[in-house]
Amino acid sequence: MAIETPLRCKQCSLYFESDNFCAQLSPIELVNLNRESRSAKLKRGDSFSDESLAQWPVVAVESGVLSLQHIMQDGRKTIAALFMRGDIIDLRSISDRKRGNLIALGKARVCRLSPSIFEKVVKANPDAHQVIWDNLREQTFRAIEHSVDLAKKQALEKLASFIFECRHHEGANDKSSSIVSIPIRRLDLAEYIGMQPETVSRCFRELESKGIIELETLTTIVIKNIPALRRIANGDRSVEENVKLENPDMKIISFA
Amino acid sequence: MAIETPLRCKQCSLYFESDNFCAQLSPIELVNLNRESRSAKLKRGDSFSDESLAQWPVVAVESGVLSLQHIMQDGRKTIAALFMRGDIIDLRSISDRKRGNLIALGKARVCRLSPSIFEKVVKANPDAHQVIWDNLREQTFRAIEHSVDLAKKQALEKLASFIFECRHHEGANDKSSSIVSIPIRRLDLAEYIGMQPETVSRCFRELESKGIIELETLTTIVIKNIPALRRIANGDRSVEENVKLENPDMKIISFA
DNA sequence: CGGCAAGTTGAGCCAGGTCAACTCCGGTGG
DNA sequence: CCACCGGAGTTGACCTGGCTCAACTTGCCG
Repeated sequence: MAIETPLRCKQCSLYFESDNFCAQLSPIELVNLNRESRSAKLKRGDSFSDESLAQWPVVAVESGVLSLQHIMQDGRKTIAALFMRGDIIDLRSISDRKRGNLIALGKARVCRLSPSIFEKVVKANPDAHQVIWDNLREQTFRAIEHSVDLAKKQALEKLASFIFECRHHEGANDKSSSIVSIPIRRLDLAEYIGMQPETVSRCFRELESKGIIELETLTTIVIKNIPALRRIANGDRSVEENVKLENPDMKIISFA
Repeated sequence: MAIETPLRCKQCSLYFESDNFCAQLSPIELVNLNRESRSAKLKRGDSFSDESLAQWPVVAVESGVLSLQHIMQDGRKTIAALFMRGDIIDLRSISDRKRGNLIALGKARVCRLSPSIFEKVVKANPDAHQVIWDNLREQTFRAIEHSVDLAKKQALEKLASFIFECRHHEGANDKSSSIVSIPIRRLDLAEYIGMQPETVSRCFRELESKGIIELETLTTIVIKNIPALRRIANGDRSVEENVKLENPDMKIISFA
């Protein structure tokens, strides 16, 4: 009798989307990996205990958003990284101090993988190897890209950058879509891009008042002027001046 | 006749330090990898052309400091990441926009590896695989850690953090050493931690005036009070208040 | 030993943080 | 179904840390 793909995997989106890790695996590999793994449903605020991470330091994100949070002595909190569907979070041999806390920012589904079986599968299966290798490099450059945003950009630019980050994540397939959903709360967003929630709110308003975006709901925005938003995100300060120059048309007329 | 390790590799520190990639390889693997690779000496400001990176997207750092720089439309420059001895920079399949420019911050030696041979060796040699996997994860978490510094810390805290980052890099062996050398210019340091060079200078002075560090030369500092510096780096604001409380001793006596 | 880039110092200003008051929304129980 | 409640988000007023600009000093390299 042929070996059957485990039911749990058959229902998991990581198995269906061909560019994800589990989709590369054979039924026998899935059975082995599945036997030693634990999937879990998380709700907002759920975090992984140190013991859990010691035993299952490899976490595959099936849906939802996870975050890596650092808390400073005086209570300032930072969201250092976001993880979404398809990310494989490998926390092996990362010292506790550097690691931070892995916390769900909303309802999420994850699969905690046994490191030894995971390792075995990766070594044996070149396609799977390729996928997680690409994913890890993607995570690295996402973090580096994020550092760029944080280092020198100002508030409006950071927010614009973040909107594109969201857009890239969800609608990688539909490049022309101008509807973007923000998958996290304002509070978390602020902590991720290193600003105050008040400032985030003000910046959304400013983009809206300039006619560049429209706030459909708290979690859904429509980009009305993609190139302008792109220029802001890239730190082209002339955008803001252009708007200033375009608006006073009436005044110029009044001089005539 | 036994296969000889290539002379170039015999002279390379990556081959001698047992925790580095090349040290895991057999002579035959080294010969193969070496044949298709190009080593290079760099001086400050040297950068890799896009064509060079297309052909050799994998760069091993033998000595010196490389940086990944992003330049915004209006000229603001950010150093998004630093790479030092032992780092393997893998830029394969990273889009140009995200990648930034790879630029040396001082004299440096690198080895540009053929991606195909590199891939082959990695797949065949589990020890080598382990080393570069660990290195890539290390890079990821270094970038995440750096994001934490940039997001919410203030100037003094970022500088303190950076000093520990330097200390960690060089003297990983000697934990009690209080002498730290800063391997990059003030200007580059400022761009890395997202501040102005003027502010960097002022923060160095402030740490010095508090007796926490001493500036030996521009590139060498001595930490006089490691715990205090650590607390500042971790964002414990009570440190600064403590100093304020300790200093006015004389005033208290004058009240007696 | 001159020339230039890097680093430092000072003065003034502004983007964004802080604090407080308010509104909005989703969940809960009567 | 509605009243209530608490947390999230928003708005306004104020304030300050760090950016900016300019002048100066230092250190490096020919």
